[in-house]
Amino acid sequence: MKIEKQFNFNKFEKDIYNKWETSNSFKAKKSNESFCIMMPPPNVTGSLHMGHALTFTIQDILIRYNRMRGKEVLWQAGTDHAGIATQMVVEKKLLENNISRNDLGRDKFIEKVWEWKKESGGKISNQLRRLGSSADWSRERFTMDEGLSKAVRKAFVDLYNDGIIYKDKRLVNWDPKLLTAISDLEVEQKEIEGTLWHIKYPINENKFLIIATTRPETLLGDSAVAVNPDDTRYKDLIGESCILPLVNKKIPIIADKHADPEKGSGAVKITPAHDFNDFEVGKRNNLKFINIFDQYAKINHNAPEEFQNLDRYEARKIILKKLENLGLLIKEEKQKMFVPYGDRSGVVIEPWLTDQWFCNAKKLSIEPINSIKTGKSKFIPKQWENTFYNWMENIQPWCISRQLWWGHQIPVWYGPDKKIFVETSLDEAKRKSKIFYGKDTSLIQDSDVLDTWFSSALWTFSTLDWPEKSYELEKFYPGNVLVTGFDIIFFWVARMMMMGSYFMKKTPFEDIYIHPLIRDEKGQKMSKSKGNIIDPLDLLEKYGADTLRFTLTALLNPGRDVKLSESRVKGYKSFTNKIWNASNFLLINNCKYDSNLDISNLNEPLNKWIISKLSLTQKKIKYNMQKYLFHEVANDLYHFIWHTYCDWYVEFSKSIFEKNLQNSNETKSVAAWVFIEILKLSHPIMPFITEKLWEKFFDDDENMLINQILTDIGNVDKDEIYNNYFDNLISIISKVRNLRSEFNISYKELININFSNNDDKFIKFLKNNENEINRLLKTNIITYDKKTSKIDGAAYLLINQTSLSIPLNNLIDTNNELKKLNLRKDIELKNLKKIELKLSNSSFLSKAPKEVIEQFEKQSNLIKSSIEKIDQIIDTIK
RNA sequence: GGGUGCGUAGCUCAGUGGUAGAGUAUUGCCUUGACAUGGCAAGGGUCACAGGUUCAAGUCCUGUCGCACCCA
Repeated sequence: MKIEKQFNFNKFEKDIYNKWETSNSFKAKKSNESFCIMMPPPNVTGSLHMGHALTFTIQDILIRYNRMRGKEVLWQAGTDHAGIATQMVVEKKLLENNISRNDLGRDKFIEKVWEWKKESGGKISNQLRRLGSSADWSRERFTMDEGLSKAVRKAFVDLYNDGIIYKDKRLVNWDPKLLTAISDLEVEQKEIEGTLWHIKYPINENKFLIIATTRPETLLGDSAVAVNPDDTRYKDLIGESCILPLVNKKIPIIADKHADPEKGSGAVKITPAHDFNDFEVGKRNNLKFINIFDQYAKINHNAPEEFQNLDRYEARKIILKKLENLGLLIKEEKQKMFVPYGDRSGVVIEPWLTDQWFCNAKKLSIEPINSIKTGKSKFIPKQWENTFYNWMENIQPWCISRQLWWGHQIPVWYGPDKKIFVETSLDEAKRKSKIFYGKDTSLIQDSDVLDTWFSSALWTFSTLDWPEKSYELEKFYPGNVLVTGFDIIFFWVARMMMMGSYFMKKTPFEDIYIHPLIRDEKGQKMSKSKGNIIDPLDLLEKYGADTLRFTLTALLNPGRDVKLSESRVKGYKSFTNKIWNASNFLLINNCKYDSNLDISNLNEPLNKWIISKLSLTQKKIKYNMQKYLFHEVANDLYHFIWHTYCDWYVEFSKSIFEKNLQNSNETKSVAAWVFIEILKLSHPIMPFITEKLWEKFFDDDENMLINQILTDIGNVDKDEIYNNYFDNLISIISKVRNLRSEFNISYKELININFSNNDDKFIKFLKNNENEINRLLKTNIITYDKKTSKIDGAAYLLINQTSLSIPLNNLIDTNNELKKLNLRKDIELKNLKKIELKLSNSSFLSKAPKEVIEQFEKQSNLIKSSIEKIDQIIDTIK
């Protein structure tokens, strides 16, 4: 047999994945209990980044784990059409050939987008496959699919008929580059160093008001100046008017609580059509709404002619210059301020007055809030509930229309008289209009499309064929857990809960697991501009999917961001390699899986010991999986595989194999049996290597690891005493190794050991394990005594009531040994004193729980007997 | 300004009121028959600070300082 010293992941990953997929292993298999995760649909324009790698690793772990628990598992995959992003990508491509989307026209352009989607839209799905994602790709959905589009139209119509969706003229966040409205959430508030200009607004020839503004160009749209009603300085002026500079018209001085007497002069200009606060002031005071910008944020015909067609910043410059010339600009000061930027376009967002479609989010938020409050859905970690409440309880109307071409065109048709028909199809609208007008009438569809998040909000049921009542909808709604990052709670989680509660009358998932963000090793957000991006595709190439997945899992502490550096990934590659080589050991020693092995009826203590450690590990992993403590699961596996199975079990088993003892066969079976369990337990985190190694034990395509059921071996510690004995033996071996290292005794030099312990059974156990002791400690003669005996030039050790004398010719100074023993005694005495102090404290004895007191008493006895033993050794050797 | 989280070994972080832990880095030794991506061992702590509750506090409470993020 050819032994490969490394797991050559590049060679195997693809084949293994194909085997899984072509064997339909990702499809749900009928079972009473279902388990469903709705994959957060990545942008169809997207490419795998670290955040994806993390979130999909977690989901795949949960999916594979629950599949191996025998559940009917659906991981619903898909992508979203990403309105703005996709439109931008395709427009950019067209521009390379000097074609604009307007050259093509709407229908042709959309055709081009579909062409692009067909070519490049599957990229992210294939990258997810490389990561090992075991989603049911046969059910892959796209938010622009016909089925999902139908769901979108139905949802819109229902919500409209219920009065939740409505058309309104309001201020929206207008992106003057992309020429569309965007939602509050797509606006990023950035702190910049701005300027506050103080400007005189004349009242008459002698009097004036001073207002301060960061946006002087908007004064062209001012329709009032406001002062606080309680501000005594301006009491007399309320109801008067002042003259708006440059425009030279009278505007009223009004009283409104929005004016803050503490800020600036206390008087504030009101531009109701270009500021969210002023909009409210305008409504309260019946002011004029003067829109002075066109869609490109250039000054329009509502402003004096001299300013028309100027860009907003050009206009600012000119206006300031003119004010200065007029002596009206009296001061400018630097000031930190927040400015809204579009997160896609990067330009400053303009509050702009337009007709848009809105969704009454307030009304939809009631049920979701309720379902969190009553625990029908819960956030993990729990603290995110606060974030959720905070936003939901202050929710604003959701602007759902976008002035784009790519997306779900709003299912609203207008008659010639602007009569509105809201229907799920053109045919239906025509039918209704015929009834209304009494004849066929030409209708024009609303040209806007819906916010991409509107369709994403329906994802948990639209992908399950809603409004059809399919088997899947019945079985998999609501889903068990939603896995996502906190940055998406508002965008998506909250909105899915709104729509799920409204249409399905049930919250769409039980658990909402919020995972942390991935940062670089210094804790900084990864970003292109900082140049600190770690590309998961690079890591997959260099280290393989299993190592990347295990690294991410191991670093995944709840409530703390993941700081990733390549050196961590490198470190965990050793672990993958370790597993690979453990399998080599088994194959070399001809350890085969024996389905008839009865692990509850074993002879060899070593085998009983490893089974009991395995059982403990299984229990821990089960508990930690349920609690979403993935880093603990990784830690449990790492520790068991490396530091229990490889470091001790395999090492001990070598002496059994070497001697070819009678128990060799049992040990070979158990070694393989435990390793198979290791493969099963590790599979959800490291699917490729475990599947590959599984093949080495079971060469059977029908019987892949991915389809195995995890079993609990339950409690097997019938011989608990052996477990303590083995733990003791391990301590003894470690201490003697320590001694060797301390005195720099080469392993080529054999040592003699004399053990003494009152416990005959333990002595017998040591005798039975002489081979192991010899192999690991390189001994010559081993002797046993009831009591420590004096040996010239010996070192003395005490390990859990077993004392060891080890003669080390010429190396040991008896006085020095005595010194060390006394030092050890001092430490023990100190510990004893601490514990005795507790045990003599009457309030401790009366108030502490019985078990705790017993534990300390036991401790105290152990220390006492250790001290006795040390005294005994000291007496013997001095 | 409001909110949330975090301060534990050089670094990254676990820690469930009951003797302070892991990984990694560092240092020393080892080509040993699964693995040098390995093995064996060593050093390294004012649990941010100050109070309080408790028989007992890294852990619970209050405050202070520092850092990060979210919202306005």
